Amino acid sequence: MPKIGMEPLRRRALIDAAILAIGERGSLDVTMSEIAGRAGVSSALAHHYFGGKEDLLAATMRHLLAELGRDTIAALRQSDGPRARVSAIVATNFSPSQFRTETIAAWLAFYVEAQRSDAMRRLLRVYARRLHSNLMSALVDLMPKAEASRTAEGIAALIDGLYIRRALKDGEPDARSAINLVEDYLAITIAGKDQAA
Amino acid sequence: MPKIGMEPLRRRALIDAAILAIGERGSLDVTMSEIAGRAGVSSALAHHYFGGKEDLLAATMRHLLAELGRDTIAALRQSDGPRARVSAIVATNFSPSQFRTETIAAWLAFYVEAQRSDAMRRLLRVYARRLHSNLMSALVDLMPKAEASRTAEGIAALIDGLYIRRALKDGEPDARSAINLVEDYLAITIAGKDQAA
Amino acid sequence: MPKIGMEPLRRRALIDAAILAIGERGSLDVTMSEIAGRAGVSSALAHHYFGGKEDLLAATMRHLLAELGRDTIAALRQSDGPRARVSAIVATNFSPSQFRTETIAAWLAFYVEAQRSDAMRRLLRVYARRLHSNLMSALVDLMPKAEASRTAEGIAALIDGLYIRRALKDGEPDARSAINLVEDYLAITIAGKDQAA
Amino acid sequence: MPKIGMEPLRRRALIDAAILAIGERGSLDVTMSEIAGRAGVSSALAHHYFGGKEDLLAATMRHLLAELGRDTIAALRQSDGPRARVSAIVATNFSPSQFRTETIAAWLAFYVEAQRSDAMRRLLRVYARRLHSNLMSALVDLMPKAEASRTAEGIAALIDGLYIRRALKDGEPDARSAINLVEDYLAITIAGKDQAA
DNA sequence: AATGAATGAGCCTTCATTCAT
DNA sequence: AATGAATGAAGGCTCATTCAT
Repeated sequence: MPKIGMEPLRRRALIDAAILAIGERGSLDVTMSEIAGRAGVSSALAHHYFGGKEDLLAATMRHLLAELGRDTIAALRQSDGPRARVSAIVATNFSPSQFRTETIAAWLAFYVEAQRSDAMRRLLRVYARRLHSNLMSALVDLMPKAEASRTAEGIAALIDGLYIRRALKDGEPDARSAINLVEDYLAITIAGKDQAA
Repeated sequence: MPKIGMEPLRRRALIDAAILAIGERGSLDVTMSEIAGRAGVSSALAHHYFGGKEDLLAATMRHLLAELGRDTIAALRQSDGPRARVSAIVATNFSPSQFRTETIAAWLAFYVEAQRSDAMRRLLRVYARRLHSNLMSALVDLMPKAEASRTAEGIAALIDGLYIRRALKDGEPDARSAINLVEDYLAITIAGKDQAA
Repeated sequence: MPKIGMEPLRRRALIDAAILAIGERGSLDVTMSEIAGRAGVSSALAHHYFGGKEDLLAATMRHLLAELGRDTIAALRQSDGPRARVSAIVATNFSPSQFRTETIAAWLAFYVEAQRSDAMRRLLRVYARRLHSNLMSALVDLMPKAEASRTAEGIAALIDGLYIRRALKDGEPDARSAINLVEDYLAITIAGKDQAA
Repeated sequence: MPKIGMEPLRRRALIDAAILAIGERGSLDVTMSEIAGRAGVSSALAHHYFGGKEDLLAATMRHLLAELGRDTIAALRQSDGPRARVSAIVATNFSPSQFRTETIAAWLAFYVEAQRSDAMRRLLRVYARRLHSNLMSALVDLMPKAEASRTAEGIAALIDGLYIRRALKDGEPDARSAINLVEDYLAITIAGKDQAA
């Protein structure tokens, strides 16, 4: 019996395998064969579905981005008020499904790859812009636009910085303290404004 | 032409070439031949002096670390008072000799490599610890120790975050606004403490 | 052309090519490319099927050993009585399929390699033990056990000695006189015992 | 002060180092640098004195041959009668200065090399001829010439065979039992002739 | 839909050898 | 007499990619 509709399953399996492989190796320097092997298929099939390594990696990055996007939207939906929405965004970035050893490793690997590959850079810029605009849409209700923009920039830098610094550490990622750090930053920023006023 | 005492010159030239190559490619995925070529020697000589690619890269990372260390020490010497010393540390990390496109790219590439290589991880941890202790030695004069530690953590995360985010951007790095962001964080943190007091 | 089930064919072709190449060069110092080329495939394929040079060489040695083993068993089957069986063993070692220029050269090359490689040494020891036990099982019917053991040792040394000395000569190997030498040794040994009795 | 007359010292040191290195590695596959290093000089000097690797190896082989030759002559001088002279020749080949792990290994390595290099083959043939003629000059007094020739051939094969088989074994070489084996061969050969007569 | 077969290109590494001093 | 400096050439190995089935 001819297997029909395997394509989406295979694509997904390959992407998952790629994330896992990249996460474990901590680098994009994984072979197509290894990824395919983990997905239980031949490397030829990976080429068949994605065209090439570059494309598979791009699809993987897109997948990671999409997941973060979905998580963020879901979190925002359950949040009331600008302050809560900022917290939701932050929390999402450090949620158990994002702030995991492999995901962090993969994320960083893609960041570095972005320095080489235009396609990757474009993808990561989408993420950066989205994060910024999400933060802004909440922060503008809490402070003047110019301040909001700089605060958004600071939060984004903190998030990325906490991710990258995580790479030096052993053991499980500590989302709690990471979130606290960002929340503190946010709190004193808002407090500082109030005080000035 | 002198035919003796070439070793230090060659080592230096090769390390410089490595930084350049890594910086341009934005990844450690550069060939020994390319590095050697840039240094004006054969790849065999690079192996002769460093033993292998791994070792050359480690030496390169060490060089970067040492440079940053020297710059930091120099900056600290010219600074009076704890507040100024924190600023000096921050400024050094974004000084023209550090916050350059290639250096940033190399730095990130090494960070990612640290996820794989124990040797690299060890080196970067040295840097992280040094930064932390430098910051602490100044911050403890400005706030309680616990606060100081968290602030140091925040500053470090901001620095690394600004570095990594820089990788997504085109054009020349904007040290000014990066420094401002960190200084602001510092200012409101200190202000917050004062206000609470 | 069949595109499946190539593996055994290729393995065999590569092993044959290895024997030929080693035999001609008279040393294991042959390149994977040369072996692969003789087998009509790329060196990458040789690596694909064998993993590496070391493994290909080990497989080749194993092949040589297995062939000799098969020949010996076949010869023993057609032999009646202990005396005839010893002769069969000796004859097999100098049979046209074994005592050929390339095979001799390969054999010696492996012997030398055994001084370095544990894997090779283990393989050659298997051969040595097998030869000894084959000889013993016949010789014990012709003389006391202690004598038999020393005679087996002598025959084995003669065989190997005739092989190695063959390497110094030009022209075709002369199996006839080699066999005669060993047979003579055997004859006078047995005669000596009889006489003593 | 200009060092004068260093040449013979250096040559000797290099040859000794070569024997040692080859013996340990069990193969001619040693680098010029290693040999030179063991001799306490630069590899450039080794080239200066010998011209190239090939030449150094040939000189080393020649040295081994010369040593064996001297030992044999000395042993023959102290021997009375044809029977004793044969024994002296055999004993020399298994004397402590010849039948040592490294020397055996080197010897075999050269044998294999002889399959490739004409120069080596020529050298080893000299040794073979000399051994044969030494044996003959004694054996002709013990048996008819034709018998003597075959016996010499047998002894030579046994010696080489015992050397090569030694390569498979661990621990110290057992000269005693090797000599016994050859002496036995000789004894029964002579006895056989007498008996037939 | 899927894969075994196969390869070209490229990289790291080693090493004998040369040369200027 | 002796060496540090330097390289060309070559080999083992890996891997993305293609193709016929």
